Amino acid sequence: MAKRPRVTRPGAAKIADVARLAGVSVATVSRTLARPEVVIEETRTRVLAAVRETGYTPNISARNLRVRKTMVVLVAVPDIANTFFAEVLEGIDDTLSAAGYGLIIANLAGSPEKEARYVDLVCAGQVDGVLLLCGHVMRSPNRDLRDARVPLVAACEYISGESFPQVTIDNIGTASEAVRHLVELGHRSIAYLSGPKSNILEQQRFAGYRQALQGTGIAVDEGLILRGDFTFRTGVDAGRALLGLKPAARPTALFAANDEMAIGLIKTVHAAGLQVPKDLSVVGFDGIAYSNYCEPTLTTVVQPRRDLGATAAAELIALMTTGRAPIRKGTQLPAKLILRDSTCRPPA
Amino acid sequence: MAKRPRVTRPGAAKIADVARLAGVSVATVSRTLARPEVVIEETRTRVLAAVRETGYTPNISARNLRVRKTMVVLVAVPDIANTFFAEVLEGIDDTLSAAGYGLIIANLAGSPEKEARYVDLVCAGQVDGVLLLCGHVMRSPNRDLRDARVPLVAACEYISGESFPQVTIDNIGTASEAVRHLVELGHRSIAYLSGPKSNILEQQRFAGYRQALQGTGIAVDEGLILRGDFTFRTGVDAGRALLGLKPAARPTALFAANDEMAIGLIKTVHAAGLQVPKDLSVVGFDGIAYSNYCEPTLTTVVQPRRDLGATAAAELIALMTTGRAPIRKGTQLPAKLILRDSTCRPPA
DNA sequence: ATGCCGGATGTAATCGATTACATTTTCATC
DNA sequence: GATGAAAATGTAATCGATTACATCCGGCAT
Repeated sequence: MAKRPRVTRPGAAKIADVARLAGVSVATVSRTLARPEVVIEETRTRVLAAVRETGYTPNISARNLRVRKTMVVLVAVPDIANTFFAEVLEGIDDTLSAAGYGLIIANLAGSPEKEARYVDLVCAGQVDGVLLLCGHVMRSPNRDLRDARVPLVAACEYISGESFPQVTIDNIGTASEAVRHLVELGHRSIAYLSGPKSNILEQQRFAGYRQALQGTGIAVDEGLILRGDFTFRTGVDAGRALLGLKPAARPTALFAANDEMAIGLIKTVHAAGLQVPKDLSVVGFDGIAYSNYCEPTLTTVVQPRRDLGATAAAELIALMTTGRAPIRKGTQLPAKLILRDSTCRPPA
Repeated sequence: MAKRPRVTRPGAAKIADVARLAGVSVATVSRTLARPEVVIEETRTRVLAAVRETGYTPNISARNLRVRKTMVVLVAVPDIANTFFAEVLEGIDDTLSAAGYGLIIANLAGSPEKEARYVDLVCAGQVDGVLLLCGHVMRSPNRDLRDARVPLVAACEYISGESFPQVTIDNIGTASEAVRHLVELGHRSIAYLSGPKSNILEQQRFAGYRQALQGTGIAVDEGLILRGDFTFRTGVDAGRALLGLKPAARPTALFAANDEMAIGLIKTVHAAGLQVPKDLSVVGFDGIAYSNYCEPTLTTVVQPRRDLGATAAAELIALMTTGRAPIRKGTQLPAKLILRDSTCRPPA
């Protein structure tokens, strides 16, 4: 059998090859690429020609090793299959990739093992910054994201007691506005469909609900508070619970802590013959794409999803490049209540 | 002003520090971590203690530079906000991150600039492999993904004429099965709502539609072919077009090339007073989560989304680790027609 | 002519790991 | 106790870029 010949790696043109071909030193090549103005015209064209001819691209690992950067940021998402986050991700991706950063998406999916793996990744210096959409500072059994001296920015889900920049919307205010809309339509009996109690968004949206009622003197009725966990399925369950109430005790309107649950609930009560909005007005929260497809289309608080992502990404870039300097600690973007077909005046 | 003291970078414990503390050479430390069995018990515990004490984690850039690997794969998605791909991504993420790979998500979003940037990234050797969900081999003005000698695997959207592994479903067969279901219910006038003509999935699903009709002697009626581009909006438009037909010419059933369009169409015809499925049976394709939430729930071909992702990821891992050896060039996963509430016998 | 200045380029150290090869240690066997 | 093979460890080259510092050179003021 013939001796296997030492394979000359084909793709690999290194800086030394370019230097040799151009008849200059490696330093000159590097400078030509990094700061063209410090090298005279003639050398520059020679070097660039050599670069083209060899098809040279710098080895990023080597560069990273030298300059202690990775040009990668990690973004932690609770669940990538959730369309809300998908659109936030688009905004993040636009901004970050335009600035030359790569994106590692950490899909937490409720798995502590995954979370720990990603924490280790960050602590190992694999990334230049982290974007947290997950409502908490990621941890592993032995350590915490803060141990990695890496810039952090949170978005969408506020993380209380932290000093890094956060980009959110005014959940309390807009939730309150949504409920006020129902009150103004004339509703006096307004149910609330909650998220998981421990979730910060749930707490804020519920606070908005209470606040709106307070202003009008309507008491918060514990019997009108339905429990869910932000998923479609619990919306369906809540719909059944609502149908179980004696007709006299039934609310004429409902505010759901997010769209998915609202849609699940509507589907259920429809199947039982109750009409939305004629018999029951429903308001959601988030403004997911589907809220505009479902039947009836959903009155909801539309979050600026792309913008939330883009703004958070911009703050992170600022942090990463200027080293320090959080621009503002808490940025709030405007969210808007959009009136669609799921709300109307209560039956007379 | 006081001279700024040379800041001793805090996080950075390097292998030499560990070696010193443990009283061994750097080689031993490296070996202890990579192949513990070649180092004797006693040294090993000493080294591990030193690792713990210093909080050492290997610098990945340095390692990558040395071993010419990055442990990162790039996955190219047409549109990350599309829930179909989001779930495929979950499967990919599960498999890849369990094997220790990081994931860079290239959200093409129809932007050639972005695509070019990612091609350059890959050509620069930034990733160990690429997963293509985008139906074509990515290009930039000057080059093509094949120029980067990097393992490729395609999934979901078949790329014809290529020799790398591909993981898809049998689009023709299942589309045909879906239409056959309508025929078996007794429909004789079955419309087709298409995707963009140039798309391979569209071509295959349309082929399935024709094939099913051929078997039964029903002719393909050009007047019953509605054009769309896979988006909800064009589904709505197609619904209007359908309503514009004279009642006598209206089909009793429709097969849509994907779920989003089917749902848009149903919404439109409902608004006009047509009942689905009583007046019109509808079958979709993909089985997105929403197909089970909408009203009526959609009879559709459910693709094994997670599994498509996981399988493609596994093939890529095989390719990356064994160097060569495509296991099988074309893997087809089973997709299933799920009967729900949007189909029934035609009106008598 | 001399010296100095500054712009262009080159030399070589450096980033932090992996690993081929060299060296030392261990230990079974004669 | 000598011998050699195998096991454990150490030494130093290497991956491919960036960049501090050194060098060279031309021009200008004295």
